[in-house]
Order: sequence, then structure tokens, then C-alpha cells
Amino acid sequence: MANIKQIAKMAGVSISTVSRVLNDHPYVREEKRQAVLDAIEQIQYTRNMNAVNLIKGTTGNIAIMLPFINHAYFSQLIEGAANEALKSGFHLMLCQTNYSEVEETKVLEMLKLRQIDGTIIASKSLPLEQIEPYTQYGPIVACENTSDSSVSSVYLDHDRCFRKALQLLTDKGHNRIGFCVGRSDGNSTVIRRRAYMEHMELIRQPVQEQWMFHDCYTIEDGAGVFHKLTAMSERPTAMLVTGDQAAAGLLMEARSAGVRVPEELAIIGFDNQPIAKVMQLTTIDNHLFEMGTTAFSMLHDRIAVVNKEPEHRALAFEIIERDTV
Amino acid sequence: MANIKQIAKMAGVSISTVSRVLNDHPYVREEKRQAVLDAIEQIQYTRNMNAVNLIKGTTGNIAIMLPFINHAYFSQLIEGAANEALKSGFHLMLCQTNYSEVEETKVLEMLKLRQIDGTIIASKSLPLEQIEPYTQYGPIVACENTSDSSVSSVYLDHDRCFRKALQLLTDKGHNRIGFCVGRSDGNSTVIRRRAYMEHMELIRQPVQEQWMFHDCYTIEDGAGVFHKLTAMSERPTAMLVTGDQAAAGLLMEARSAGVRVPEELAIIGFDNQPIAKVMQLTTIDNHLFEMGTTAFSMLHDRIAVVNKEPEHRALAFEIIERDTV
DNA sequence: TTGAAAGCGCTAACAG
DNA sequence: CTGTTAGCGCTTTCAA
Repeated sequence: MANIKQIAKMAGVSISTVSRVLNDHPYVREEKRQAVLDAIEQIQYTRNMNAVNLIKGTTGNIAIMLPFINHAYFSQLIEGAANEALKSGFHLMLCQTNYSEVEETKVLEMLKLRQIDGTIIASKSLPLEQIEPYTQYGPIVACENTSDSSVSSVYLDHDRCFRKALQLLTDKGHNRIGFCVGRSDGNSTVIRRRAYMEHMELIRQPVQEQWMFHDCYTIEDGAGVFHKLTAMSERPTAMLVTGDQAAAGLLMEARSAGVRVPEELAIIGFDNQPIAKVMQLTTIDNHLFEMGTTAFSMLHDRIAVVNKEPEHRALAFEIIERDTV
Repeated sequence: MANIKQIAKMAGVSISTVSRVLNDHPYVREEKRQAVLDAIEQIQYTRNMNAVNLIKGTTGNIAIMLPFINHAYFSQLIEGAANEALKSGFHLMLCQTNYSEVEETKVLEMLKLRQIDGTIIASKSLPLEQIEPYTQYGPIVACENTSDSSVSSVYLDHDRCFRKALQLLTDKGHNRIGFCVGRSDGNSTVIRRRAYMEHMELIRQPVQEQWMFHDCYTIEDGAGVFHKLTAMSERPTAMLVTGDQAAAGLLMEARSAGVRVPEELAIIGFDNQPIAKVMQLTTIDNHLFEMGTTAFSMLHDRIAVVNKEPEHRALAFEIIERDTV
């Protein structure tokens, strides 16, 4: 395929001149520029970006690390990041890890291999200490609180968020409260669990282990929770469900089983997804799209300005009250 | 950062030897190999992939072109492709286009710029003639029928699929049938519309323009359709909805408005997504995940074997009968 | 304004 | 088995 040398020959100039017009440098006489442009047009020349990348040491690619894709939470996040990336002319590499530490490390290694200029960590299982060393190879922005780390972050304050939701439930007269979360060992789960424990203590309610559900991601998972609930002798009257998909599944089953919502069972979802609106589900809007855009722009800033201080930004959230509380 | 030369010096060998151990070539005496490995370990060396890419002319990256990400249809497709890509050690670049021809062209140009080794087109608006020329720069696999083109494809036979669904509706006694699709000018819409027209003629029913809805993607879009339907004096008794999200929205509103499903309104969705199962929605499983995996493996084959014949593969589909028909 | 030349870091003949 | 050498295609001093 055509290269810069051929263009130079065709246009009767040196390769430096070709490079100059390619890069919009000043100081190229108009007629030479035209000659180069003509030659480029004629043989349909395009730069070999690998050569450019080699010499520049950058690629214009960034990675986004996530466990799986087919989930509304990550889709929204990705969409936000992708939108911003598109605007800045960056390419987004999707790195699915299934929470495997080996795969997560591979993503980080890409930074060292100079295949990407930076990475967004949407969710991970690797401990932070194993991630930090990689910041010397390129900026990293995580979508969870990593304060005091060289890894920047944009996150939801799970503690405040959970407490506020619990308080709302209590205000509405619910004391028998349960919750559903994702990974049982995830960073956010630890925080939420603690917030929950403290709230229960505050309102002087015993804690029921069986009211805490893990691995709730999909509509079906939510539906499953309802059936587990009905099998219990002691049931909660309110559920906090992190993820509208799961919350919707729970709500759907509850309604079709004739349970009165919110009187017999109040539900608060998370993420403010379309399904929540249609089902009139009370939910917490945690600005996932904005999380994606912010993550990208923080990353972008750090790609542009080397050694920029790490930054940690908490996102606002709000409770959208609808019919399930 | 460290390069191959320094390793060579440290290990007391030539750069070729270093390259050989890096590439697992035979013919390297064990003690030299060990010396190289030690040096690599010592200064935490990793290859600069841009140099490798330059010389090899490949990147190990492929692109997936799609209009938007945050939609179950594409999420499933992406997940399939990403899964396969992961297995083969390829990286997936997410290229969101919003159906803009400019953006779509940019994705194709990446092939020329040697930023990717091939591309999957999940959905596009660019005419095929403008895509074909790019196959000289790398393989392209589209997720829609492109028979007789240099662009390979893996697709759903929309015609057969629509007819079969329409027939089911008719068999169940529904003659007043409407449908919802995505883009009004999309390739699949043309096919579906024709299948619909012919079916209506077959069963000697007049065609009602107002029963054909476009741009139905989300749950909310589906809910909106129900309200338009109720505002009509002449209403269909069955709807074919391409996309379970939209179908679910329609179904949800219908049920909560007290419409008897399927007697007064039968609904068939598409994609067999989790929401369909939970809502007991009859739907068509069109194997989207498989479409993604197949698209990738077809692409992969063509990256490995240059000038392999284009291939066109139709995927099977099946109707999952539940409670809405 | 322009061109020559020195790399960027690596691979792969080729000749030992 | 191993090293020398010639590039891959491009950018960027430096000198003219």
C-alpha cells in the first residue's frame, strides 16, 4: 500500500513536506501543498496510524474495563463514555472481564504495551493496590471511590444514598426492611451493608440475614427474590433493590400475585431506567450516563496533561418518588 | 521506557535473540533465553505493540459499528462478539455512529488507516455500495443480509420470520394486525413491511397505515403505542413488535388498562429478552448472542485467511409461545 | 520554506 | 544457534 515516500515522489517534494501537509503545519507553499493533496487524492493514500502511534507514543484509544456488557447499568455507563469519546475523537475498547483478575490485569497491561492511552474501570474485582502501579503508564479513572489513590474516580456515595433511601422507607412507616445487591464481596456492597446495619440499629430493629439478597442483576433475579420472600414466615414490608431491572422483576411478581404495593411491600429501585418509569417504580437516579461522560472527561484531561493530580468526584443522586413507596 | 536494545545489552545478547525469546522462536540456547527473561523481569520490560503493529501490519483490534449502545438488542449482539473476541485475544472497539453516515465512514476508514484488522457492522445506514470498496482493506461482516456482496453477513431472515409470526396470529383468529418496527427506512423494515402487505392481501384484509408504527425501541415507545392505539376508532387486535422492550411497554400498559390479552390484544415481541420471560410475552428468539459470536468468528476466519470468499449465513429463529397470543 | 537525516522499537531475512 | 542489517512508515530536528 501507498506510503508517504510515493506521495513525495509523485508530488515532487520531500517526505518532510508531505508530512507537513498531512499535519497541517504552516510553512508549506500553497502550490506544493496542492501538489501533495493531489497525489494523495490520486492514489487514495491514507496514513498508517501504527507508524504514527509508534513515533508519537500514543494511540487515541482508551479501554473500558467491565465484567459484562449486557446489563442496563453498564450499557448506560458505556453510552456516556462512548459519547464523550466520540466527541474527542478517541476510540473506546470494550474489555469484558467477567470479574476475572487475570482478564483485568490484561487490560491494565495494555497500558504498558502502549495499546491504549488510558483506561476507565467501570467495575473490577482486583484490589486497588494491584492497580495503582499501572498509573505510571497512563491515567486510570475508576467508577468507584478510590480516595487517596493515584487512581482517579467518579462515584456514587453509596453510604449517603442508602441511608437516605432507608430513611424514606422508615418515614413511610416501614421498619421491616430488606435489600438486594449485586456481588456479595463488592466494594459498594460492604458500604451499603454497613449503612443498612446502622440504620436498623438506629430504628431498633433486629437484622434478618435472610432479607439480604446477593447477585441480583436481572429481571428474573428480581422475580426470584419475590418467590423466596413468599416462602418466608417472617417477611419484610420494604425492599431496597440496587438495579431497576431486578426491582422491576420483584415488583412485577408482587403485583401479579396480588400483593398490595406499597402497603404490603414497598420497593425502591436504582438507576432510574426506562422500565422504572413505565412501572411507576420509585427509584434513585444515580446519573449513570453522567458517570460515563465524567469518567471519560477526567481521563481525557489526564491524557492531555501528564501528571495531573488524581481527582475524586462524587456524583449527585436523587430519589424519584413514584408509586412503590 | 525500556526497549529491546537495553534488554539485549543487559543480557549480553543481540536484539534478534531478544526478539526470538519474545516471540517464542525455537533455536535459542536455554541459558541465553534465561538471561533475556531475567533482564525482562528485572526492568519490567514490555513490548511496544505499536512497533509490532507497524511491522506486522495488523493490530489485533476489530471494530463493531452500531448506532447506539444502550439498547438490549445491541447489548446482546455485542456481548456475543465480545465473548468470542476475548477467547481469540482480539480487542473490540466500540464505534457508536447514531446512524450518521459520516461516523460510519470514519469506522470504515479505520480499516484503511490500519487501526483495525476488520469490522463488524451491527447496523448501518450507509448504502452497501459505499461499504464494499473497503473490503480491500480488511474483512467486513454485516449483521444483515448482503448476498452477492464482498461484505460477508450473518442475518435473520426477516421475511420468513415475519410471515411465520403473522401466520401464527392469523391462526389464532386475529385478522386485524398491526406492527411496530425501528427505523422507517431500514433494510429490515422494507422486508417486513412487504411481508406484512402480502400477508394482509393473502387473508384479504385492508391495510391500515395507522397500524404501522416506526421508531419503537424502548419500553416507553411501546407504552406510547398503546396510547395511540386507544385513541383510534378502529383498532387492531394483534400487534407484532420488533423488540421485547417495546413489546413489554405495550403489554404493560394494555394490562394495566384492563385490556384482555390476548383476546382483545395479542402481542408478539422479538429477541427473547429476560423481560419477555417474566411478563410471559410470546416472542421470537432470533439468537442475537449467536449472531454476535458468529459475526466475530466469520470475521476472524477472514483475518486469518486472506481473500477468503465472502459468506452469507442465515440464522435460525423460533417462536416462543407464552401467554400473549 | 524546504529537505536530509536520524530515529521511534521491533521483526525477519541473511550470513555466518 | 546467533548476530548484523535492512527496513516497517512516519515525525521532527537541524541546517540550508
